[in-house]
Amino acid sequence: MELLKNKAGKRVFKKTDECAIRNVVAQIGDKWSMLILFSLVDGPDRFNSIKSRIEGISQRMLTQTLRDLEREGYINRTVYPEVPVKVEYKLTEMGNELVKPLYTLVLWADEHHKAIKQSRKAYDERVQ
Amino acid sequence: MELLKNKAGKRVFKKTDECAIRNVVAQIGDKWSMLILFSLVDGPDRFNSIKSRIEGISQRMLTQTLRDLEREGYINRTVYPEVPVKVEYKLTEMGNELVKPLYTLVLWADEHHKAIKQSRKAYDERVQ
DNA sequence: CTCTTTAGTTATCTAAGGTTACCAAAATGT
DNA sequence: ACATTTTGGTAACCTTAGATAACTAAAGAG
Repeated sequence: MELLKNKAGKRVFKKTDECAIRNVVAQIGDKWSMLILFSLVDGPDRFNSIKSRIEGISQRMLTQTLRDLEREGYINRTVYPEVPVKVEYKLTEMGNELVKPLYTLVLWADEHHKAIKQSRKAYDERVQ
Repeated sequence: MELLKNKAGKRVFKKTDECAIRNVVAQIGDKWSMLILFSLVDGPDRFNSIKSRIEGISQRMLTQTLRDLEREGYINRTVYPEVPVKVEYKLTEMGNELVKPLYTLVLWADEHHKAIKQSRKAYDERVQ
């Protein structure tokens, strides 16, 4: 993985879909994917319930991102033919696995949040 | 962290900048940030060298993303007044720390790459 | 006196991301 | 009878992130 190197022995990152980093970014680097995944860690949930729990998400983006996550294999979609219809989304086995490394990342971000804010402030003052 | 819950006891994700997940995505969810960070893990490097190692990145996006990463505090920028001028970028202490959880994520993505591809194929056949 | 290399900036264009408004179907309220 | 609510969407539009390409400066090489 990522072992391609140039003459100087430095890593090279090709466009190919074999580049794991580009895959990660393409799959969960968008604005909503991670939020939706984390909204399902405590159990399955319905469309409108997810929507109400993720502040600022539009119906369109929720639909679209749920489709994408389903396509990748991170969530399952089940329709219950009640009235009104009920659609339940839940993490797959793989989705549950994915959330683990994501969670360590989120914890890291939370711990370093203050330091990052300070860095931004210092940069803005330095650069004016 | 992320402990806000609604009446049903489910997590709620507010727009506020205190939401760690939104911060992670905003900081490194763009197309180039992770690639640049990983291009510096084996040591500092210069602008054009980084550019040549990250296939497809334009000068504009490299400049812009390097500035952003510097502002967040993940990399340092050093100008050597040689001729022609040499500009070196290196990970900060915090940048090095950030790469660790990112790396476990990238490893995960690499391991599950085949399963994801299969899931996509199955989805596309199912939905046509 | 043009060419190269360095590390950018500026201007413009387009594709992806996102907002707003609208849809159907059936129960419930008045 | 008729509007309202709740469900999970879709269609048309707009906005911004990212791509493309041309331009800059500064000094040495030919």
